Amino acid sequence: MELRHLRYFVTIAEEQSFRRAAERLHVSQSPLSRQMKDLEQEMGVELFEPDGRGIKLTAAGKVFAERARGVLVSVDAAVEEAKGVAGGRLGTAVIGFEPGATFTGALASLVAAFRRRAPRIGLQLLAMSSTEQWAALREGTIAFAYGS
Amino acid sequence: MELRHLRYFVTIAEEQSFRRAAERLHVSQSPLSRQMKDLEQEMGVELFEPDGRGIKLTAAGKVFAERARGVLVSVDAAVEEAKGVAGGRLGTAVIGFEPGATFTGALASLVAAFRRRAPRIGLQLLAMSSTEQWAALREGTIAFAYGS
DNA sequence: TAAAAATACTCCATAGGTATTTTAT
DNA sequence: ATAAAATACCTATGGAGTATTTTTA
Repeated sequence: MELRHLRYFVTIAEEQSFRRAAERLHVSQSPLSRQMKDLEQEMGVELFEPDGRGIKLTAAGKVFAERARGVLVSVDAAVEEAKGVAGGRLGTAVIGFEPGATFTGALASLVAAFRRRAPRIGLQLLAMSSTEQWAALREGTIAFAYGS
Repeated sequence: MELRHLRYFVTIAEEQSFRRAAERLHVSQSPLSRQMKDLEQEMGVELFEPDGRGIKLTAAGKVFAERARGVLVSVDAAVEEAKGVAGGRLGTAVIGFEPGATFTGALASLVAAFRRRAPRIGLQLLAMSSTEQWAALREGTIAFAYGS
């Protein structure tokens, strides 16, 4: 089973018609028949039944259509989320910081400002010495270092 | 994008290696490289980065792996649910019943017994006359009729 | 008879295989 | 020198198109 099967199936379910679905999908009607036959065979479930001169969904077809639509939405959401992380608009930034009263006070206001500017970026603070910070920066364990 | 891309990607993410994933998937390593390249290009997101003589996931790759695994689980669940409905182990049965004190009392205990025997089948009761029941049965609006 | 889906067939795009090259230890 | 992924090239499976046949109002 591939996403193509689900995309085709959802469109046919929405249109209640192979012919109209074929138009919307910019493919001819024949491959739709074939793919749906393959899908039904692989699932071992009848999704369509004849209705007049067209078709309609079986009970199983109806629930599968809902779930399939959900899957397609999840795929889109997954891609958007990955894009967000890649583009730095989403995710978590790990900051290594050197403990110390003066430093920590100033850091707190920096963190607050960052939260305002980038509310969708989580922040994680790790206490470490400035020498550890250099190593952590090199390894990629932390994205920012705050210290002397 | 097809489920194949997600299946391959999830396996590579789990194995942290194209070679080992290829073994598990019973395909050679070359198509995996190609498919992942295609996937990254289509998404416009780098999912892998070189790590020593192998590869590792980028931050975007990590979140996408989680989501992709979720998608694959959803697909399986959708199929199982459709099978359940098709096999009559899941779903909703609509019953047309003729109102009337004696009937309804006996119906209530039938419903209770059915609930015990088939707890995953929902029941919906529609009040209608016995003549309406015949029509509804023929149309498939109801699965059972209870009346005189 | 008309309108929709199923079927038969043909074609070609691309998934997958083999062999080789590149990269890093 | 070795181990892993990327690349080049080839093959063949199967997705999509056209034409035709069923099916049913």
